[in-house]
Amino acid sequence: MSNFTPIKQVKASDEVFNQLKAAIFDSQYLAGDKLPSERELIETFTVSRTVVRESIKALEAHGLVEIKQGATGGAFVKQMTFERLTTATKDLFFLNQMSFKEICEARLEIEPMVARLAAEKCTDEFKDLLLEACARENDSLEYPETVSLRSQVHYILADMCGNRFLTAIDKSLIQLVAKIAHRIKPDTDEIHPAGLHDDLVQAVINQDAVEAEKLMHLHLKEFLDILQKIEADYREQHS
Amino acid sequence: MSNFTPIKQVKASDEVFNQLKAAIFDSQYLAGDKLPSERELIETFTVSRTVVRESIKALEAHGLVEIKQGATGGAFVKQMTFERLTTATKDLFFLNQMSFKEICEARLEIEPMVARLAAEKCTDEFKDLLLEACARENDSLEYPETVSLRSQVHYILADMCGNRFLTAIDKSLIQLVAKIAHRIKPDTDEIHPAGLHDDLVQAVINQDAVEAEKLMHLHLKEFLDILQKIEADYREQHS
DNA sequence: AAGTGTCAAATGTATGACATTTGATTGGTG
DNA sequence: CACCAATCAAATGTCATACATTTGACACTT
Repeated sequence: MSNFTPIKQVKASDEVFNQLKAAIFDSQYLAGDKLPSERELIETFTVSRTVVRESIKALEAHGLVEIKQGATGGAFVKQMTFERLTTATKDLFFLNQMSFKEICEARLEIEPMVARLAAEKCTDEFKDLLLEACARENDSLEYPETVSLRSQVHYILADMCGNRFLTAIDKSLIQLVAKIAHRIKPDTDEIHPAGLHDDLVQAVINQDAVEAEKLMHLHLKEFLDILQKIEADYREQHS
Repeated sequence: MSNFTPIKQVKASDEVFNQLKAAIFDSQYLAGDKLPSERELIETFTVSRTVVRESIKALEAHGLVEIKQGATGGAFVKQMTFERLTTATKDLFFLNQMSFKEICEARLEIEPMVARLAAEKCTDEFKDLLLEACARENDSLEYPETVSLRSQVHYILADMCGNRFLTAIDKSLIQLVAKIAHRIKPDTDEIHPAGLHDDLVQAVINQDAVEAEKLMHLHLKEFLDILQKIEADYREQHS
């Protein structure tokens, strides 16, 4: 019985990509640092420029670096954000791997939970932010602004929950719902008039976690049900 | 007041990437389909091969296509999976944008919720799967297999919850915790002996959603608390 | 029927040239 | 001295060509 193992012919560009990624993960390059220029990498890895460029391009696609042109340009390590979770979620939806119903259901589960956590961790600064956001829900009556104003409270609560993973997926869901709604362009005042968050925010400020969770669930159930009906009608008309 | 708008000098490779991506999103190419060969794309877009290759490479990095070499090779549209959510989560952790504590907290919130949903939607086939997984938790006593066996129930419940988004993020968290634990190589039987899921599974099978949620929370709290202590010790020793 | 060799189509890599972008330097001008 | 413009240089972006490698398909042999 021989101990031969299959030969895996790794592509040079993958190898370079992996080594650079490992270096970044290993903190040899921190956020903001510049990777060596293409010229230098060619010499370091003794590969062609084609390979180096493809590797760096892959790093960029993975959101690990940002490429800037010009004399002081190069590949700069990005502060890793939660953006990738959001884009991945969006892609899944637009490739029909996830239904609008599922997104709404998920949000209906996640966001009340987030509201509860937010209530538990409510600080004075956040109280001010929430009240201000509530007060401003009617600051504009023009279309895209209304949506932004009426969703502020949701984003603030997401930030308040104290867990960056939950913050990220919550924001992803909020943003995706908004994006889908945007295609339909419903009357914002009809489906989501101002003032809808007042009691919810009050509960959070009172640090009444149970009540906050309950009110968020109620609010979302109503809002998402309406939106889902509108979306279903819209799809029917456009098929 | 002129209506001039800023010129955005888009890179050719980005433009090609966007057009191809749009075509995939638009279902002009379905999963399994082959994109045109590099040669053809060069003619279609009238750009150099460099540009075409970088674009396709970017599509690959985004998980949208898979590139195969050889005579029948090319860029094949991938069945979009939830893998990207998982890798994004992993990257966030390994780039220190998310602590182990946060991952555990998130899991402690998400998974009981998933267990509740699973209980509500429990079908006969899933009952069999769960019971079988429970029965097999002691099938092996060798290290990597024990972990796999003891986590089966969690994966099955994730699949049962009926919401692909929740399934995906739950599995991501389970997998990440496993991966982190793997670095420490704790004694599986000590931190997670067999049979720990028996009453939880029973609750799910009885479709007792409230009980399932409660038991999952209890189970995870205990398990993750221990693991976090071990992990903290491990980090202290290795710093 | 099974294995072997050859071919062709596709991607992978190397190289060299030129284009473009963009901050930094320089130098002139008020 | 301050400011503006021209120039420069370093880096990425693109093009073109040649060759290497991979891999399934096909024909050919045994």
